[in-house]
Amino acid sequence: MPELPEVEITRQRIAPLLVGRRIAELVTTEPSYFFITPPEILRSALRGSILVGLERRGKYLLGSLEDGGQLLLHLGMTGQLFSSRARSVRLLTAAARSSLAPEEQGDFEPDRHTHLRFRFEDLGPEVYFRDVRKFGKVMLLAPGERHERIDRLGVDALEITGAALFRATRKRKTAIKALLLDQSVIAGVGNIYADEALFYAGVRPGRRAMAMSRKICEDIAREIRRVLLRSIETGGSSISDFIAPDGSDGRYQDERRVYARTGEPCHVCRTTIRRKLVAQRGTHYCPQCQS
DNA sequence: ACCGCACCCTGAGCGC
DNA sequence: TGCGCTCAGGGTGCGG
Repeated sequence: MPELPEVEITRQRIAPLLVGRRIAELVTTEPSYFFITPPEILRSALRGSILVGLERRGKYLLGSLEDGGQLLLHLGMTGQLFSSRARSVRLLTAAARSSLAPEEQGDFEPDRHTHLRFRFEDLGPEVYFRDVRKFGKVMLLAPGERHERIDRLGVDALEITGAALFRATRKRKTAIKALLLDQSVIAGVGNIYADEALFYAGVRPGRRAMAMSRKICEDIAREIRRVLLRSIETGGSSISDFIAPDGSDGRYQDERRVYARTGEPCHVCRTTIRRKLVAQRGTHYCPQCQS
């Protein structure tokens, strides 16, 4: 689900509910692939503590604790971090959706996919982390403890420059799209925004990275920054599961040029948008506009 | 060092 | 209704 814009929207809008409120209790599901730190450790460590800040690194969220420790969250493919006051059809299975009209929904009730439930001493709105596929992650870092994956992240995608991208593409035989998805090169780009940025830059996703000229790298870097900023402006992409923490949808999906538009006409030239596999990911492009 | 691939998990949507 | 298949915005670890 979430790439840089969705993670950033989540950070901005969940921070007021998560930061500065003393945690009374953390309710969790059973140990699973989702928990890097075992749930019982999380529960005892977070009871009575306060998050004093929440920042984003690529697609990771990092909460700071009073003692200098950090709470690391990753939304994976289907992670949702939201208020207990949120209501959205995206929080329901298809079966539940059909039996319940949106106007009939009450506030969200935690289900078996709700792996974290923050309850606060002020008894105000709770914060939930729900993740159907469990590709998301939660981990507690002790004060001073490093996390290898975070340390290895490349430049944040909002700050990628043509020069940096050009350097990264040298001697890389892999597809340019695969390079854009490599978080150790650029942190935050995922499948949607890689396809969208390459469309605007006029570059076929399967072309080899090392074949990109300096000028093309400038174009790609500029389009990555522009597309991500525009998506943040519009609240992110709600294509399948993403909702903002208040339950509202983003609107960037309405501005998509290629992603998941297979068989539809290109908005620029009317040529049919094609789909193929690049780097084992569904990849969408206009055969006329991109070369 | 780099590359492609299998795998982690659950659900939706399709054709039959 | 159900079965079997493909697909899904994430990342990791392995062998070649």
